[in-house]
Amino acid sequence: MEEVVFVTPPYDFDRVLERLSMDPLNAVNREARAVKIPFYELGEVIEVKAIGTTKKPEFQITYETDQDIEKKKSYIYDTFQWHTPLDPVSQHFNNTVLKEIFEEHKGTPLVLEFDYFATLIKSIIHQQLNLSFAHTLTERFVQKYGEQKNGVWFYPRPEIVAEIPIEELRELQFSQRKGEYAIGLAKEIVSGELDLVALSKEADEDVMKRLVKIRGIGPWTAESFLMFGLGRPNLFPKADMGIQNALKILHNMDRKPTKEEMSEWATEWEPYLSYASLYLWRSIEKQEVKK
DNA sequence: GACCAGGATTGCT
DNA sequence: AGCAATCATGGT
Repeated sequence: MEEVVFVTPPYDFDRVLERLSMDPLNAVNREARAVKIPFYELGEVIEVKAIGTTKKPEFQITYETDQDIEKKKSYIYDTFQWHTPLDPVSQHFNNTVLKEIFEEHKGTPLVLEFDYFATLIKSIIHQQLNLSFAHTLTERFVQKYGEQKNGVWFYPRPEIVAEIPIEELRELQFSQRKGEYAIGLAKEIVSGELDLVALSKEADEDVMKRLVKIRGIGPWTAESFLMFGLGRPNLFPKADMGIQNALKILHNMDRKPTKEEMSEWATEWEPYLSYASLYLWRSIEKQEVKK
């Protein structure tokens, strides 16, 4: 079943696809301006295809079945943040030092990860690694323990990850600790000790407090979950290298900014700190190799 | 060969 | 409370 939806402009889907294509596990087709998305709840694949422009965003959604259409539609709206008009966000930064960056990346939305558990696993794997090796490691992990359906990779469920022998992860070149973190997290979910769906309804601070208790999850990973897992709009990962480097370059400094300086600048960016962070990351992303 | 990656934990002052 | 060592490997 198919349907067409209209979104408030600006919304630059080609940039979204460019970004998604950095992760080899995503099923992106930039020629066709389409991406296939896993819907974990039903184990179904949904295709989203741009048929409009940044100024007139229009999409065709194709579902595998016509079961639970409203639920699936709401998942897609959420994932691509189609209910969040970007102009008001951008205007909030009009009189700030971020104005040019928001101009440059006009229409860039916050796109969410596809599943709560997968988000945390992915973040743990990415901790302290360069993006290219992190992607390699994630790819090995998902291809060994996950499932591919209709051309789309699904991360393994906690029940699977909880039972992985640590030696197998070491063979994939996980560090001992990364392996322990991933398996430990899965076990907490399987035992019912950690309920991510319940947690997703709580306030930022409470989510932080709960997640940081888990071994292997520190402030960076918890904030990342809030932003890219839950789509919370007002997070500012001050400890993040990328953010620090972006601010260093933006302010033409010869050192990284201090936490105090960052807090000071951030006050006028509220309540859209997540967008400030997102656009700062984009501002230092390398020009991508031509396909 | 050093040093850093979109960090977190552990053990030591 | 705050610091340094540790972790695996790839990129620069």
